[in-house]
Amino acid sequence: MSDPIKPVIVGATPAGARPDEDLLEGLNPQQREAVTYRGQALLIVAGAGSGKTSVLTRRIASLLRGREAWPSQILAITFTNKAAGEMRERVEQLVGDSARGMWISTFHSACVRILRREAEQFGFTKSFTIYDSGDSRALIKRLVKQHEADAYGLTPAAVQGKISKLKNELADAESYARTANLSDPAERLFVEIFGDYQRELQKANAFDFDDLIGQTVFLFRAFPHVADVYRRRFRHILVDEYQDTNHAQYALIHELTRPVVGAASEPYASGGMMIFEADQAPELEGASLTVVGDSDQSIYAFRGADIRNISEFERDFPGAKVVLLEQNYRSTQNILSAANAVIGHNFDRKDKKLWTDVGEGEKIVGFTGYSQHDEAQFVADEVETLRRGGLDYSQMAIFYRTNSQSRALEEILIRAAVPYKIMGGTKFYERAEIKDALAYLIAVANPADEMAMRRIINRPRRGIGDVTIETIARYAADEQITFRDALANATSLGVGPKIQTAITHLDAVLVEAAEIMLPASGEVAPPTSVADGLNVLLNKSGYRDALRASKDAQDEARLENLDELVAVAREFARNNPEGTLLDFLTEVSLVADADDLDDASGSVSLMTLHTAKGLEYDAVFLTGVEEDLIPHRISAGEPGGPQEERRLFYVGITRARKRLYLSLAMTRAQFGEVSVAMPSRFLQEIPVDLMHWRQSPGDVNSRGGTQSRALNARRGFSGGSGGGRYGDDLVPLPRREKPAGDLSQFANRIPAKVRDNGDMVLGPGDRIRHDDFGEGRVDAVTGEGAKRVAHVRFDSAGAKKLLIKIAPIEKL
DNA sequence: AAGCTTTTGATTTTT
DNA sequence: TCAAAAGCTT
Repeated sequence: MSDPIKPVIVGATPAGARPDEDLLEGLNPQQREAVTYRGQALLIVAGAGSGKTSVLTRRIASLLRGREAWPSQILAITFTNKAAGEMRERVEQLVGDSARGMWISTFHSACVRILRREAEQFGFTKSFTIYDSGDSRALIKRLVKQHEADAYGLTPAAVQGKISKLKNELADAESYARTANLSDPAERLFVEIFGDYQRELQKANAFDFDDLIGQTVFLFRAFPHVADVYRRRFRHILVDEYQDTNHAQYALIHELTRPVVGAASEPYASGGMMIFEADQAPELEGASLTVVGDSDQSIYAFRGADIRNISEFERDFPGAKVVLLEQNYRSTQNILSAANAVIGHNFDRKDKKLWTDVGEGEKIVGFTGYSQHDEAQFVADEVETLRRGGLDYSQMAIFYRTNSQSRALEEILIRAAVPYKIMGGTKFYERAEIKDALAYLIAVANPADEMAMRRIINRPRRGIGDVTIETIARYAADEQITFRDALANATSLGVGPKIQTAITHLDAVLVEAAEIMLPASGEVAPPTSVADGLNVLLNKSGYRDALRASKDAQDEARLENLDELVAVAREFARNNPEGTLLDFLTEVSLVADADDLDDASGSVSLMTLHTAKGLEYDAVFLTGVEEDLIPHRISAGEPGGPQEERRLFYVGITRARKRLYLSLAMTRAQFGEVSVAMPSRFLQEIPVDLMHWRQSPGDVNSRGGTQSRALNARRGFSGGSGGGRYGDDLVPLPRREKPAGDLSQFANRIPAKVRDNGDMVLGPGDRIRHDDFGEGRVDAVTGEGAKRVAHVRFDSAGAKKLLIKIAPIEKL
């Protein structure tokens, strides 16, 4: 490598000894190659569980230890903050403090860092705010209404989706207009809305998530001397989960890895654009690029990820080296064989076979329930069995395709007193009260952001409705001032005295908070200023008072959430003593839920298959393995849909280390209707001998299913002859057109409503009757208050744990 | 402007 | 089913 800035360190490693010998310890030959290869471009095709994070972190460490790069010359990009945090931690373990100077971050936060520095180059200020999808939807909704576009079938959601898609392709309103069919009035309207949306963002000094990437690319292309600054700085770029990159992200990487042309030794010298002769030799060759990915795990095409970025890497970067990691260090061979078999049904992919040397392991367990509750009961029972066998709850996970499936699982888990935690789900920062509080902060940090102002102007209720808001907006437009500044002239707005007072008061509160959080230039705000300012805003605006006065029980929780946010601000100040209000807002906008993962200790994790990517568990329950669920019904119509669903299923399977359970239900209540479900086609793609069906779809079908599982729970092993051989002959699929009369037999045995046994007293020796499990004897009672759990040995259904308060039981 | 009732319609998700 | 959004009333 002709790296001109290669540092030479006195007293470096003695000649001959490899400085990175320990970094290669325990690595297989392919992994070693991935760590040590040096060249312009390297693609690491890393199958599931093949130790890619280890390879990536060691590669970085090896670059640093070999003095091939300064920390500041390394840019490592991941998709989530969690992944970035983990990577930083692991690099730190290898190289210590020097990890600090590196940029290890997500695409989005890397772009924010760049944009904050360069925003003034193109009409934004450093204090720009970031619109999340909710913010942009609100804005688009307003624009759709303004243009009366719903008459043409342009819903806010559709417009938002289309704009996002276009931005991921680096298109803007003008370039799209050139290709669009403008004789279609809906198209014309869309182009107008797109244009307006962009103008509104600019006016609000804001970027949406897609802009963070797209505008950075724009910046680099429009101002080559700016791009050169970053090209000089980042000499080694590493991208994780490359199969999930969209076109804009791809373009960003491309821009950053371009050679630096010309003699611009003073990058900002001329300010304008510099034209160079084409034949000029590059002053500095492009940065080295390492990407890691697995096209079989690409499950985000629906949000713009372009699988071609990885499949055509070698074409995009000629001379690229490709390293294939196929040895799996996570799962048993049975699990891997199932995964290989399933993914093998996808055509148009490079063949790749995961293998392991840990042995076959347990068979994959299959189970078919009569209803989703029945299925859930199986999962809960099995979780308990594993727990009794010594497996910690935190080593088990339950996956499902759609969030709505979690409900039935939760109901049963609560009853069975199994501690669980839902990953993903509603996010803290998406709660209304948190968004309100943040809008107050934004109103202070970026007064140009009208969205934030509109959000808070009537929260708490100040009697300001649409009419008044439009009056203010019109006044601001007439006077050529911002919405925020218009508030200072409440008397000139021509609104009622009551409203005038309210507006003046809000203005005063914002001013007071600004004095706390935004000190005069030259001064530095004390670290606590954000938390203090936030408290001022929440208290003096009357926001907290309104919640306290409310009789809605949820509002108490909202107050607690606000306290939590203040605590987050304090914590932020502790970790970033120099952190400003803007830094805090950036972190909060870009960081989803900080440490969801660590909280899961001692509980079973529930999550969607998408959320499961990148995680691993000893025991995995993949539930709802039914047609129309996985593959999801809607995916059938989309190009590449079924294949992506198969990859999703593959991702789910490969999360399991030792035990994998595939379960489904014969009937599923969806949208209030009970419908018959068919086993997923993916089940048939798993070789029969890898699976052991506790209850196969055939069993359930032949029996007609009037019994709830609870009554025949001990029947268990259906093996031997007959129904248990699902897969030999093609599955006896239940017919969809089954008469509705039959369905009632499957109706949920478990009522959706939670019953309350009040303070029923139970003790060891008591006999009880359970709606589903029949009679049994209490062995012991543990826990306290509402969480008392009875350990019951049922006469026919075996041992169960029951939450006394809500279990459908009576004392005999 | 705010509170009520009716209607609608419903993957997957990180930033 | 069930929550959110739209529509309607006061």
